[in-house]
Amino acid sequence: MTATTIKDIAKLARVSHTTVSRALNDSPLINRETKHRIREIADRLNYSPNLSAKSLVLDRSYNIGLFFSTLTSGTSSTFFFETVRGAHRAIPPDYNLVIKGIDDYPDFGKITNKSFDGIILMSQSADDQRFIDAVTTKHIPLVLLNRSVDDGMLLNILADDEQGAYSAAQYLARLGHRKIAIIEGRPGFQSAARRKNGFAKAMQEHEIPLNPDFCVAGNYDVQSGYDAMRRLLGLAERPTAVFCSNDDMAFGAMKACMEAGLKVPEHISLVGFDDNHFSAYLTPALTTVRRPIELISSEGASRLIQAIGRKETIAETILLGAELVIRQSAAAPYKSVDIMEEAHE
Amino acid sequence: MTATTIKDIAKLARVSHTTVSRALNDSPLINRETKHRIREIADRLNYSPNLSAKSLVLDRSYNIGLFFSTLTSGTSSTFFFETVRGAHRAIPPDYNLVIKGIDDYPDFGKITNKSFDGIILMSQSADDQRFIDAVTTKHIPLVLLNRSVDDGMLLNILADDEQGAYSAAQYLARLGHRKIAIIEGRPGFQSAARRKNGFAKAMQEHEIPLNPDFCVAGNYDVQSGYDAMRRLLGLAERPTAVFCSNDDMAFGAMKACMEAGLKVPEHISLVGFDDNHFSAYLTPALTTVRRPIELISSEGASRLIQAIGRKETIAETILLGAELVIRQSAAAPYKSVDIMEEAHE
DNA sequence: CTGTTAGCGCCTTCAG
DNA sequence: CTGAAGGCGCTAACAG
Repeated sequence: MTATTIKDIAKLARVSHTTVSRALNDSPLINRETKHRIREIADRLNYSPNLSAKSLVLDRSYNIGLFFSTLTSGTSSTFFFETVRGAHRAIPPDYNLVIKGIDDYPDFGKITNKSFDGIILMSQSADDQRFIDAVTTKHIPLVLLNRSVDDGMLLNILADDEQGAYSAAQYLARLGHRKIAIIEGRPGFQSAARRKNGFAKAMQEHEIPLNPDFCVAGNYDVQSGYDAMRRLLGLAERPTAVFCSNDDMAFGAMKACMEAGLKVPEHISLVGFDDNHFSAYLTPALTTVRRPIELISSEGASRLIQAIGRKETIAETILLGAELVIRQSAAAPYKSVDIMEEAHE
Repeated sequence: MTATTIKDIAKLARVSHTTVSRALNDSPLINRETKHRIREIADRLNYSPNLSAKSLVLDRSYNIGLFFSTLTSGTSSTFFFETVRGAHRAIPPDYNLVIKGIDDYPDFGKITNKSFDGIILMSQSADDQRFIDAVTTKHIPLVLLNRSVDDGMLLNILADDEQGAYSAAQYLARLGHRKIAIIEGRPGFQSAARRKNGFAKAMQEHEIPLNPDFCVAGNYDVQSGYDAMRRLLGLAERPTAVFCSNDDMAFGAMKACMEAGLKVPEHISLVGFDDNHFSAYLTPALTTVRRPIELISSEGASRLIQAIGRKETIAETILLGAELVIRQSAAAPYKSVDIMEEAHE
């Protein structure tokens, strides 16, 4: 009933347990035949090494931690799924992909280089800094996804949010819109700031002043997009186009438009950010910016694995392109008289 | 630079490492004062136990495996997210929640009671049976989510798919529909079969014959819902209502309706299954069946933890209710003449 | 090529 | 209440 160990195999093979260990680890020191014989016995006994013992002596846990700022809120399901899948794909099967929220820990004492061989942090905001510090001072290999931090010697991988938002806003401007609003991302999230920057930059280049009424708060979830759009629609002078800082909020925004009897894109243009699984299936299909989340995650994971193997730290910031995907939710503006007329019946 | 161990603490406290071990584990054998003194030293040194060593001697890995049939396809993001979040919530922070796909493993030799203290299986189809057998023969505590298997002594937790689908179909029938179609779930998935059963039962009770043309294949993803609906719309005699076996497919189906110029629910009624995050934000808001995925998962996880603690197996099947959520995508049917007229211009 | 010995960090008898 | 000794399963010198 107790699991078979190398000693059991050693007895049957009439060799020492050391020889068994070496044979099973394919050491060149061992005779081909003995090796073969030992392996057959091991197979027959369904031997599988005790990872805890191995970990103890090799000083590796085989755990890769995938940390989110929190798992309880503020993470959208598509984002989460793609992140996990990307990491999972890049990690060798003998590693454990361990999902954690930073807020699981009252303090970071339990996070040691014994408990994680490496850590992937899908970081949202600067609040994660304490965690990053704890991890780096313990010399645990770390990659930072989705956010860049310049001060340190870290590997950062993220989408070019600013460029992506810039393209989206520029697209709206080129379509002829002048009254362009933005529904912003979650306050404090670096991605939110970067997207707003890109948006502002495009406005500036097209000499469109940034109307404070047209910059409304959101927090990346569907409901917040809905609420924000209602605020926008309540304005005396409505925008003719809205850049939503992510697709979830664009969904909510579209809902609000529909409820108000506005047609998208005839009465109002909408663009999103992320290009999640559902965007193409909305009616109208959502024009948005594709963010390669799964790629960011898998790239980060494989670099981490490399870094662990080579025992060296890499400090670099990798910006992955975010491209505009043109679909049906944005078009040239109606004249505003038309809008007011129809919308107010 | 090497981590502090109980021996380091022992030296400073001028006691044996045994005493330190006991003190840190709050053994009643140790004097209050010594205990206190030792703990302070431990704190000061930022001591954190080496889990591998602990695992080795205690014969526990502190790993809880959360297995999906596969991570590469066939799992929707909302489903995945809610599952992980439910399990995460129920698992004590000193455990590792390890995400795995069954198809990560060529064989199950590496899955031992040393590598996982317990396993949660989010099971889709009967193909998982080999995995289940492997796990149970190794006496690793297991809970099976989302699917029931009767032969064994297992803990099964799942939504009442049949009842849920029944309510949805009954609702459509009571609305006055007679031409009701079903877009089926992924072939081979138990949930798909159960939902179809519930649907069929409702049809039978309302004396509506099951038209084979009205039973179209799907595989739970958005695109398959779209494709299926297009097939339905190509029929000489179109259905007036469609039960989609999950929300993702309902999204796709709605898209196909819109493209065909049909209004939902005026021309055609749609209901889904799952009640995912976006359903309420569709236009029209999706009438669907709420499936408590996160609850299933957290319930499973906490039962597993209990079972591990008590070292006993619990065999039980728990069916969690799935309730109809009435929103706007289903209504009483038009007369078919109207539909033909408008749809064909 | 193989065996002996030692030790990873921790917990658990068994003595005192 | 505390300490000494032993061992969990495995790998790594060091000898032969």
